[in-house]
Amino acid sequence: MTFTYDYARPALTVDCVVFGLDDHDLKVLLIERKLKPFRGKWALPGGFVRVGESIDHAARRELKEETGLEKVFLEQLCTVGNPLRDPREHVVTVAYYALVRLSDHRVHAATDAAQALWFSLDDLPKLAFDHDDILNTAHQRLRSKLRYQPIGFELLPKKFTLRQLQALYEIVLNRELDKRNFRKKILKMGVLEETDEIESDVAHRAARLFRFDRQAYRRMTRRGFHFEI
Amino acid sequence: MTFTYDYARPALTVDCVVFGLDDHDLKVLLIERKLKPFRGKWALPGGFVRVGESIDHAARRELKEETGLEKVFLEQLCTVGNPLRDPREHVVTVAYYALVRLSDHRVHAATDAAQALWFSLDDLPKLAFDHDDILNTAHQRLRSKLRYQPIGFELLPKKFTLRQLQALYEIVLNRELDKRNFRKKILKMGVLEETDEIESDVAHRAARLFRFDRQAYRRMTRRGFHFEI
DNA sequence: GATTCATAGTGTTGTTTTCACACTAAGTCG
DNA sequence: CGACTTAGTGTGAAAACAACACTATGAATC
Repeated sequence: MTFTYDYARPALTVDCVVFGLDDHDLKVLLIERKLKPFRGKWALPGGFVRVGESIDHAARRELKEETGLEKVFLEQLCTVGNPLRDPREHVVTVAYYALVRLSDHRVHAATDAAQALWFSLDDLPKLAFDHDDILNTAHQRLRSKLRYQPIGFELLPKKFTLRQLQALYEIVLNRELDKRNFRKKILKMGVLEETDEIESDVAHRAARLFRFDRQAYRRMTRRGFHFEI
Repeated sequence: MTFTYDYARPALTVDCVVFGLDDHDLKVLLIERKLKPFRGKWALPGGFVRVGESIDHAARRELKEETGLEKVFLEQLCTVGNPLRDPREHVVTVAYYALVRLSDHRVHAATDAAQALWFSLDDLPKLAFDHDDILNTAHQRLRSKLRYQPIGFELLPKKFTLRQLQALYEIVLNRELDKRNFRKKILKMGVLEETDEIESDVAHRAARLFRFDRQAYRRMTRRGFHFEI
C-alpha cells in the first residue's frame, strides 16, 4: 500500500536523548543502527511518527520499541529540519530528552537497534546524522533546566538523602557545591518532606531520607514561587 | 503532479507568533484565513514546509508571504502534533515566535491571508486550530526569556533611552520597575554603550541615547556572565 | 526673561541573599 | 574501645536587592 499527496512532504521523525544517572556519572543511551543509512553507527533512539499519533506518543513508542524504556520523564527539546541532515531525503525530526535513574531500568535493544548501551558523556562515539548537535543541545538544556526546575528528582529514588541530591547537582552541573549552603537552600524552599526513615546498608552513620513534595511545589509555584539552585 | 510514499506522513507546517511593541502596548500579528478550514477566522500566520527548505526558512518565508514582515528576530518555540488539531488530517506544526517594533514594519496581507492585523494581547479573538494555546505558550516564553536573555533590544530602535528600555520591560513583564534600581542594574552589566547623542523632538529635557553592545555581551557570556533583569 | 512643566538623572540605607568556611555527632568496623 | 566515615550544624563578611525623593535640564508659555 502507498500514500499519495498533492505536494511533497518531508518525513517526520522523533529522536530521544535519554540521560541516565548512576552514583557518579551522567550517561546517555545510544543505539547501534541496524539499517541504512549509518548502519552500524551509534545514534539516538528514534523513528518515524505515524499518522494519527501525537508526537509525544511517537517518542515514547520509539523509545520503548528500540530500548525497552518506558514511563520516563520526557520533554520536548527542539525540532531540526535542515534538508540535508539525512542523506536519503528531507527528514524533519522532533527531539526529546528524557531522564532516568540507571538502576531502575534495564535496556535491551530491539527492532531497528542492534544494541542499546549507556555511554558516558565524556566518552562518546561519533554519532549518525546530526545527532551530536542534538545531544549537545540536550545536555545544555538539561544543565540549565535543572537549575530552575525540580526535574532532578526524576533521577533519584522516591526517597533520597540530601547527599544524593547534592551529588546529582554536582554531576550534572559539573561543579562542587558547599554542603551546608546546599542544605540550607533546598530545605528553606519547603519542597522536601522529611521522612522518618534513614538510609540502610551503609558503613557509617546513616543519613535521613527525604521525599520531593510535588503538591507543595505546585502550590507554591501557583503563588509565584521560583525554584532555583 | 503527485507524490507517493510507502508510509502515510503527517503534513508539516510552521506558525509564527509575532509580538510587536509600540510605546504602550504589546500586540500580536494575526491573519484572517482566506481558505478552509476556519475560513474567515483569525489565525497565526504560517503554512506548509516545502521539501528541501529548512523549517526556519519556511517560517520566514510564510511570514513574509502572508504579512510582508521580514528580517525579524525569530526563534523556535515548540512543536505540536496532536493528530486532531486540524480537522482535515494529521498536521504537525513547528511554532516560532518573533519580536518586532511596530513602527519599523508595515504589514500587508497576501496569499492565503485576507487581512493581517495587530491585536492587543488582552483583546484577542478566538483563534483557529489550537492557535490560542500556541499563542499562550509564546507569551509565557517571551516573558520568561526576556528576563534572562537580552532579546528586548529587538523591540527597540538601535539607539534608545533607558526610559524606553524600562518601559519595554514593564509592558512585557506587566509590572512596574523602580527607575533608579533599573538604571543601576542594567548599566552595571556593561552591555549598554552610551552614545553621545540625545533624543530629539521631545518637549522636555532630552534623554541620553544608548546602544546595545552585542559584542560585549557575547564576550561576557563566554566568560560565564549571566544576563538577568 | 521669568515661570511652569515634564522628564532626566542621581545616592543612601536597611534588608536579604550569598558565599566561604570547620567542627561535633552518630554509627560501623575491626 | 579506638579508628574511621559520613551526617549534620552556625556564623560573619560581602554582595545584591528593594525602597525611597530630590535636583537638573530643557522646552513651552506667558
